[in-house]
Formats: sequence, structure tokens, C-alpha cells
Amino acid sequence: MAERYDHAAIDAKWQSRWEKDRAAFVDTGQPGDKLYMLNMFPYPSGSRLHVGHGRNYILGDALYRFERMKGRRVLNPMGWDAFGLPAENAAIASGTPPREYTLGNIARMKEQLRSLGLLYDWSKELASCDPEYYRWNQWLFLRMWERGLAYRRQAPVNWCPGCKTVLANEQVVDGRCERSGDPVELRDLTQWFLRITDYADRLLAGLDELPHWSERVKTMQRNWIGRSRGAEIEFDVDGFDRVTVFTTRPDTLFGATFLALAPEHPVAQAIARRAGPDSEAARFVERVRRASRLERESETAEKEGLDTGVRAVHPGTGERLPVWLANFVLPEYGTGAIMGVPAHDERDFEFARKYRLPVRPVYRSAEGDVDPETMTAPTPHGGVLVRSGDWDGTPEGEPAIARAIAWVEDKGVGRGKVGYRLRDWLISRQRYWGTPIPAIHCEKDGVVPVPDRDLPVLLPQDVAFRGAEGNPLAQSESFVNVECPVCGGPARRETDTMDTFVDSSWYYLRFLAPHDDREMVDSPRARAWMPVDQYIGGIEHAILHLLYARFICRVLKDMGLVALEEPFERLFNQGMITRLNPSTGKIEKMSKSRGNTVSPDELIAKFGADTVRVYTLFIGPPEKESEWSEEGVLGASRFLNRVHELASRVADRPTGSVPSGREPSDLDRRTHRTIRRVTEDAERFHFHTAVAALMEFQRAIGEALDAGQESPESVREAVATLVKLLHPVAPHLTEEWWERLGGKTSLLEASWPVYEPSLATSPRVTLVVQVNGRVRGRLDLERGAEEAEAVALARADEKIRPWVEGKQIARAVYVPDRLLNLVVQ
RNA sequence: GCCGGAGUGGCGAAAUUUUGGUAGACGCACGGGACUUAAAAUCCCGAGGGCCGAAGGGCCCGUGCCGGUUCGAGUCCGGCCUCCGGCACCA
Repeated sequence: MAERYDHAAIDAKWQSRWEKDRAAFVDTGQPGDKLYMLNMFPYPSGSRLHVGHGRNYILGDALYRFERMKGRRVLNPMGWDAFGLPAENAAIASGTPPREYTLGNIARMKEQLRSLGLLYDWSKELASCDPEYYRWNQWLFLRMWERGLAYRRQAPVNWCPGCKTVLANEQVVDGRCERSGDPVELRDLTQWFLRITDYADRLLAGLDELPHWSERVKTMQRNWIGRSRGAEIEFDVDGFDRVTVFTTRPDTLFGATFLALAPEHPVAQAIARRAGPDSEAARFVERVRRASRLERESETAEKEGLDTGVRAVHPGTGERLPVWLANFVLPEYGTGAIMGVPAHDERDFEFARKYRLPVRPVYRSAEGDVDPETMTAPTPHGGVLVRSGDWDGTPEGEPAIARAIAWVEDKGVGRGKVGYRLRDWLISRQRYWGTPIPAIHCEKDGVVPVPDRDLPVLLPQDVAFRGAEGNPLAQSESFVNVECPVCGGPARRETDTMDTFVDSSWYYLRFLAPHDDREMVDSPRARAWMPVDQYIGGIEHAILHLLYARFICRVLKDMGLVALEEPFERLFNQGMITRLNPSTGKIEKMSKSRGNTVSPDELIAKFGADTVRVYTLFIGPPEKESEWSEEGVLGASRFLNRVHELASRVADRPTGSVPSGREPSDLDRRTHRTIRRVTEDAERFHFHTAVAALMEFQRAIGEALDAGQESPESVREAVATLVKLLHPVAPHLTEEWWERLGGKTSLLEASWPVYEPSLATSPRVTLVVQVNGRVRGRLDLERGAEEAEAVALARADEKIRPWVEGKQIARAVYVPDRLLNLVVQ
């Protein structure tokens, strides 16, 4: 009578044993063969983990255990991305201070991770809200300030009215705050920025050095950085400063019929000022600037402009061009000013038609000239330059652009220039629960850095959370009132805190020595352990976190703290888990707000941690989105019960090792074919097919056992192999049976089974026989048989004979051990 | 519009890399059976579509569409279609 699979007892036993033995501990001070694995550290939010979150941790743990068994020295740490707005919002709602709220969540999440049997080196645990951690954010900020990489300036910035703080450009999605969904407003504020644009080229070039990142993520980053080659061209303006425009098509310079300025452009401002506060120009500037990003950048937005009456001088013709203000010119891209070439640009054409501005084509195609009066769209590409002075006759494309750049440079009216879509990283946040920016405002000395000896600048405790606009930090007298470190006079502390993406941009380095109070990064350890060999996390961080981390890693390299530019060698983005939402009837991403989550806690209680793990990995290819199904969980549970039963049947049989030199039996061959399949699948994260192979293997062992043909040694060996191969997926059950089958150490210390080709192959093989490319039968014959023999056997085979009888074999294609294709007339 | 990815049973999918070589492994759902007083649980069997045969069995079609290369194409090449993701008034 087989015993019941008591998953609760087995789970508890092994979880506490791993913990007691510190099974995942690694001394990062010891050199040697290393593998650094990392899951993106979680944000400890109030809602408990659901099975959708679990996917990336379970995948990471399976890989971790697989690599351990292969004998690698693997670092697999875990920490907490603990600063952020939800903790502060909870404080406003419930009165619980953010720190208390966050620490409570961390404790609960840690217990959940443990209950899934996930192994981390908890001796490396860190939390970004800990002064021990965030003091180094401040230290890094000061170093970047010294290097001109951190700076403060007034600029139109994204303001989220819901979160009551400014946002980085990366946090604005379709004109809305990525967190709260509120439409973002543009406000002119003085804020702190990090100069990521200085690194645009290096960040772009580095993507080519990342063969183990998906094209998808690299494309997203390339699009975000948005490099475009072109030129800056200067136009003298009557009565005002010279205006520099950026264009990717300097070759169309002679087609320019107007200039257009963003309302934020200094010359636009100057024109409005001179025209007076009630002037049309001033009102236009005011109106456009008040519009939200959503309104201003929406596709349907009507192009609006105003002729200022001011005239600019065309550098090629001397012609006077009207200077317009236009809502479609973006203040932050290029120079905030453009030359309007209606004949060859969609937007300029639309604008010119609306305001009846001249259209002047400067390219003539093979079909001849176009009539600017009747054309309804910008001319298509192709053709040669016309009406462009010396440039006439140059074919469109690189030669024309190169010629134009050479010309403007020669004339001293412009230069070749590369433009980027990427903007500097706005890191100021008007919120409490983040790293205080270490700066002090003194009336006399201006904005001065906090001296290193005064770090960390601690978050004050005497703060009330009311949800009013303005940073709660500003209310703390003890925090705000300080001495100026330069003159000793009274001064005010900076109350902005840092974007939490600063925290996550270097935490992977801190895990190597999380409690080091002398240095931000232990450089020798970083040299030994970096890069992170395998990074696992959600696709939602394809731009934000991964771009910032790549940026900061380069800054640290330039500071000499690390030796590499790319922190993450291999990146894996797991797909989301979706589930039918009963209220909408749609299959949606699993999330608490949608109300379609499944809690792992109940499933673990009912089926055990291993069932949740097996199902989560079996659900589909891990990089793809997969739909959760309640019935699917039952399938995983059935499988583990069968494994348990099989192991029970074998455990009380007599022991014995596999005698060497024995002829491999069918089961032995099966065992080794399974080793190969599972190993190859695990290497590419395809645990869903590895589990499928193990399901087949379990069944095969059971059948062999029933048939009674196999030796007890073969059966025992097969079961022991099954247990080993299944360990990364179902660690608790397999540890239990490994021990009962006589294993002396944890399976983590046991070696991964080695595939022996000689044990996997049989002396006879099945040859597929095709006639004219169609499968007509199969032949069982000796491995490595000659072609002539195979053809003779095929001719004699009763199934194949009718297809070849009385026919000439024009050709035989023979792939030994696999296939014979006979081509007949 | 530009860039990237993907299209295979009722469903999730496998085979796609090494090397073009039996399409649909494994699982879910479904149908049938065994066990049971019964149910649940468990186990066994069946199954891409069509056609022929009493049956054993056999034939044809089939991997988004059209074409190509090849003895042989889900896989390679050319051209499309559709869906998903990113960027997009970025000059």
C-alpha cells in the first residue's frame, strides 16, 4: 500500500533544512569559477504576491538549482526595491509610517518566497530604504555633481497631478503617468537632472555587444534613444538673436519657406515679450504652454501657428523668410526650432497649406517637376536636386546630405550634428519616501553639496502625511534648517528626493558586499563577480530600469569603480501570466486591480509548493504570455503524485549499483535519452518541455516496473535519475526521495546526471523509408548499415515493395540511421 | 509611417538551434471504459480533417497566403496578409 504524498510535511521539512544549512550561501570574497544570477528585486507592495509574480522567481530558482547541480558556484541574492510612492500613499491613507509599512510588507513577501521553496543567499539581503544603502545613492550623486553629470536647471517638466510630483520622461506613457494614469502636465520648474544624454552614443553602441538580449528589448532601447544624423543650420533674424534649427534633411535647405519656433524657444519668448503681454504672440505662447502633453502631442491635434511678422535670412539665397510660432515644434528636441520645408515634409506641408505659405520643391523625379500649387502631399523621395544653386543635379540621399553639410560648414552657417530623442534623466521627486538629494541652498553661496562626512542625509521621522501638495519633507523643521557647509550661515536643505530608479540602477553591485561602510562598491569583488551572468525580470523594465542601470554602470566605470560597461550579460524577460477576468469576460494580465489574481498561498496549502512550481513552469514557453488554468494545476499535481508513488514502489526494493560494462537495457537507454533532453531544455529555460520529457520518463519507468523485464538496478537507477532531473522544478519532493533512496547530501550538492551516448544508443535503429519524398514505411536494421543493404531490405519489405516494384530507382538518398528516400520514375 | 517579434488541432503547445528528413510529443478540456452501491479520486483507451474498407488496415489533404529552391520544406529563399510589441508632429 503506497503512502500518501504528504506535501505539507515534506515542504516544511526541506524549507527549514535549506535555511538551517544556509544552502545558498556564497562567500563573494573567495575567487573562483562564478555564476551570478539575479532576479529583478521586487517592490514590497501591500498586495501579496500572486502566481503571476511567482513565474520569474520560480524560473530563476529552477535555473539556480540546475546550475548548482552542474557544479557551478552560483550567487543568487535577493533584496527589496523599498522606496516609492505606494508606501507613502498608504501612510496618507492609514497613518502607518512608510518605513513600518514597507518593513511589514518585506516580512510577508519573504515568507511567501520561502514557501515556494525559493533559495536565496539571504546574507546578502538589502533594502534600498535602509540608510546603509541610500547613503551611497547620495555619495554617487555628489560624485556625479562634481563631474557635471548631475545638475539643476529650469525646464518644462512632466508633472503628475495625481502623484503630486514631477516624473522622468520614461515614466510618461502616451501622455499619462505610468503609475497613476493621470494626464501629465508640463510645468516650468527647477529640477535635478542626470546627464544621461552624454552617454547616448555609448548606450546605443553597447546594445550591439549584447547578443544574449532579445531583439525586442534592444529595439525598444534603440527607439527610445532615437539617434538621427543631420545638421544644425543658423539663420540670422532681424532684430533678434540668431536661430539655430536642427534638421535631418539639410539637403532640402533651399526648399525652406519659413522658420517655426516652439513657444518655449528663447527667441519666441523674446518676440512675445517685445510685443507686450496682451499681444497675439504672448497669448499664443501662453495658450500652447498651458496645454498638457496629452493634448499637445496627440495625433489628432490641429497644427496651430502664428506669424510673428519677424523675418529671418535664408543663408543660401538671402531671401527673407517669415518666423512663425508653432505648437507642433517640440521644445526639447533638437534646438526647439525648425526650418519649414513644405514640399518635402508631411508636417510642414500641412502647416503651409493651412496658413498659405509657399511650397517650393527642390527635388525633381524622373517623371518631371511637380506643380507646387496642385500637389496634395509632399513629393515622394527619389530624383535630383533643383533650384538649389550649386547643388543642382545631386541625387537624393547620402551624397546630397553630405554635400549640404559640407556647404554649411564651409560657409560657417552650420555643422553636421547628431540628434537624440533621449532627454536627460529628471530625478527630483517632490515626495518623502525616497533618498534625500544631498544639497543645501544658501542665500550667500547658492546651491552647495552636502560634504561627504555628513552622509547619509537621513530621512526625518517627524513628518505628517496629509496628502497635500508639496513635499512632506519641507514640513520638517529639523530636516530643512541647516548650516551652510561653506559659510556656516543659516541655510535650507534640499527637500526633493531621488527617483527610485536611481536605487535600482546599481543594486546588483551592492549585493557583492551589502554592508560595506567604506565604499559604495567593493571593486575587487565587482571585478571577480560582474557581470551578472543571468538577469531575469519583466519586459516592463525594457526601457526604464535597464537603460538607467546601463547608464550608471558606465558612470561607475568612468569613475574607476567597476571595469565593465554592460552590467547584465544575459537578459531574460519572462512573459506575463494572464487569466480570464470574470467581470469583463476577457483574458487579461493577472493583477490585483483587475481582480483576476490567483494566490499561491492557497494552492500551496492544497497541492504543495512543488505543484505550483511544476505548473508554473509547464504552462508554456517562459518568454511567452501564458494563461493560467485551474485544471492545469491538477495535471501538475497528478504528475507529482505519480512520481511519489513510483518512488515508493522502488524505495523498499533491494539496493544495488549499476554494474559497469553491463549491456544497456531499454530502460537504461531511455534514462540517458531523458538526461539529454532535460539538460538541453533546461539550458535554454524550456522547463515546459523538460517536464514533458520527465512525464514520459515517469510513465516509462512505471511500465518497465510492471513488465518486470528490467533489472532492479536499472529501475533504481532510472528512478534516482528521475529524482535528480526533476529537482530544479520540484525541489521538496525530490530532496525527500533522494534522502530515502540513500542520498547522503542535499541534491544541491549532488551532481547533475551525465549523458552517456554509448548508453543511449541501441545497436538497432529504425530507418524511415520514403518513396519520392513520401513516407511509405519503416525498417528496423543494424546501426550504421550500408546503403545497398538498406535498399535491398526496403525492396523486400512488404509495405514498401508495392511502391517500388517494377520501377527504376533513379536515385537513393541515404542518411545512415535515419532515412532512406528512393526516387523512382 | 519606421523598427522588432509571431502565425501549427477544441485549447496551451512540441518538432524550428546543432543538421531541411516520421508534423502535432506533453498537458488541459472532451468521449469511451475499469474500479465503486453511487459519486469523487485514480487508472486504461480514443482523438488534425476527409475518404475507402466488415475488419486488420489503407489512401489523400493539412503548419496564415502565393510562388521558388530541393529527392524531400513547418524549417531555406522571394513576394504578400494578419496579429502582437516599441517609437512616432522627433523636423
